[in-house]
Amino acid sequence: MQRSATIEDVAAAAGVSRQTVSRAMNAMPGISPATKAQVLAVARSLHYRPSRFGRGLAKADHRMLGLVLNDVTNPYYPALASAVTGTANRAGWNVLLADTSHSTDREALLADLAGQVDGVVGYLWLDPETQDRLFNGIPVVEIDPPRRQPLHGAVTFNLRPAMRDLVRYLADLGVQRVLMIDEAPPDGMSARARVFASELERGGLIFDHAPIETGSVAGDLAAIGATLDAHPGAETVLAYNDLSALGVMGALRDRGRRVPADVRVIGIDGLSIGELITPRPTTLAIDLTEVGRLAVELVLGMRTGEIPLSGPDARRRVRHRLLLRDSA
Amino acid sequence: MQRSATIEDVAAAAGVSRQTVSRAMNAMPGISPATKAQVLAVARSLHYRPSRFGRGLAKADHRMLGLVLNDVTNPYYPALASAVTGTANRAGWNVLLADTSHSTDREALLADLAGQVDGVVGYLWLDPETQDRLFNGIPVVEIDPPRRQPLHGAVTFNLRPAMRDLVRYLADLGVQRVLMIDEAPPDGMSARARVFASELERGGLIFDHAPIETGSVAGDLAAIGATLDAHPGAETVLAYNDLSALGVMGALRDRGRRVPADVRVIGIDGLSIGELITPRPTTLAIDLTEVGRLAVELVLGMRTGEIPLSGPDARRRVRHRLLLRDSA
DNA sequence: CTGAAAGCGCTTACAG
DNA sequence: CTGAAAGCGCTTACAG
Repeated sequence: MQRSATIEDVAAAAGVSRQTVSRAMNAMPGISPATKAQVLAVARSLHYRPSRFGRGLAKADHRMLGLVLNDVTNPYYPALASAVTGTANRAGWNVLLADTSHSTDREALLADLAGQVDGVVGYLWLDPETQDRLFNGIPVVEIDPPRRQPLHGAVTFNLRPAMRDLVRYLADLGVQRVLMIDEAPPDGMSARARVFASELERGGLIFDHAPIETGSVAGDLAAIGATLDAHPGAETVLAYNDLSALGVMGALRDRGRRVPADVRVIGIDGLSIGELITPRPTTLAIDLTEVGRLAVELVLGMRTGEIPLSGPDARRRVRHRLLLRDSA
Repeated sequence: MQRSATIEDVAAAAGVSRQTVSRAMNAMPGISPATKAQVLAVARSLHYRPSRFGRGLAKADHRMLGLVLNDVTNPYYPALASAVTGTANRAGWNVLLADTSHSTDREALLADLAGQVDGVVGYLWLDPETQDRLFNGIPVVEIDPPRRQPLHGAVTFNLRPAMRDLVRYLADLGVQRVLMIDEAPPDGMSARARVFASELERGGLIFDHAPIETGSVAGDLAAIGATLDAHPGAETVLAYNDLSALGVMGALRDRGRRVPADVRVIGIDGLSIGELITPRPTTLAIDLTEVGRLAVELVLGMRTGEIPLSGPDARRRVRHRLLLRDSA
């Protein structure tokens, strides 16, 4: 790994000063076309690439955004990543990606990330002390944070209105009870399930709750199948996300039951891949393009000082909405 | 945007030298526990975060990998991204993500990326002059490069053996002709289609080719539907990737045709989301975990000098394989 | 255990 | 149009 050329090397080889090399490399005014051409030729021949560290030290504004996701192979996250990178790039920011799903030491990965970036967006899922220690002083925007009072900035989700619309829609169809296949968090019921339960009750419907351990796709499928077998009478199923809704639809078909004729299935997320699937899953959709844009804009505003690093002004709220397609 | 604390500020506030601050921050030996604790407390209270530029300039090895993808909302890319970030993180590298699909100025985005990284992996799709100019001197590994002789390193795909297996499988089923719904590249037929055509011919089957303009999902769906209507007799369809295979399956169902009973459908890629879909698409699968791992390992080897920056030793080859599921 | 000095590779005023 | 000087914020030997 040979030492690479520096501005000094180029200056010496071209017989000019460092400053002139800098002018040529950065397309600055005040340099004759001839000198510029010669310097650029020399730079090229030496494989000269300006050091980002030298540059970063000498210049003021830095624009590296850390994006923390949990498992990019779940299409939910790429949809978000696409919005975040798009908005960030348009604002001149680079995006450093951390997928924490494969990491044996999540905290070490995030600590490393923290040292490389000027702002963070995504799913941190850290206890407050750790989060404060790692991201002490830089803009942080959590997405759908688990806490009611997020430590830093946040884009929070409002699932309730869509849940209410769903309950009304189902009630109009004559549905009397709904089985929710839920991921099993440590405390037994997800926040989504809690909202759904309260909205079902409000509408006078019965809530059946089936928490399953989630992990591998194969494991999820097995658990979903077992759950359906344990609830043979279920005619309406809400899955905890679109991916699990696909699993539910597949398991139902394996059991000879038609969707939506025999069983209605509803997902959560609103992934665009749903448009390609038959039947297209009805779902509670969140606009991830909007979510990503808002999150990045919060970071940018925090960076300039227009937006505080925490508190109510550092939050934005996005609603899910009921997206009726074919599966319910 | 207030100026943030530097090592000098911490040293002054703690009444020690910069060197001592450095020792405390980096958990180095040769510092008394008391001093260390005090320095860390001061650092914390000042929201001190060591500058990555200062650090980078003073230290030798840098580990930032650029990952260039075309559209992360196509699940193919996240599967690759997951493997790349996993392998890179394990080796102590950070990953800078560039999704070029939303970019109005792809070259500018890549030029910016080039200035931030110590190696590049992904889909560059640049003409040789531009590629050489942007990535002059750093390790570059293209994935499935369009050129026979890639300019830098590469992980190339070998689709032929799987195509041959597919043709044999279809021939055994009594299939006599296959319609390929192909993306339409500038020159009219994709590399995949060419391989397929030659293998079909070799097996004595007839090749029907239907290039479609690809772009938005909705646009693809419309084009796929129109193509199927134009080929009402098609009983076996190869789609140019798994996503388009889903589109084909949906369009067939809309037309009252069953898969695979009436029409067999085959995709390319082997996306794991296929496991969740009914019928599960038969496909020519590439192991993207392997691809990502090989690509990163090439960059690491190039970095240390064990692997040349270009030429045959800078290439790895990965085979697709026929993955029989339910749709054919 | 602690500190003074040198150096990493750039850019930004400032002179000429 | 060109260059000499200062400074950005760290770490790495080297003294003490």
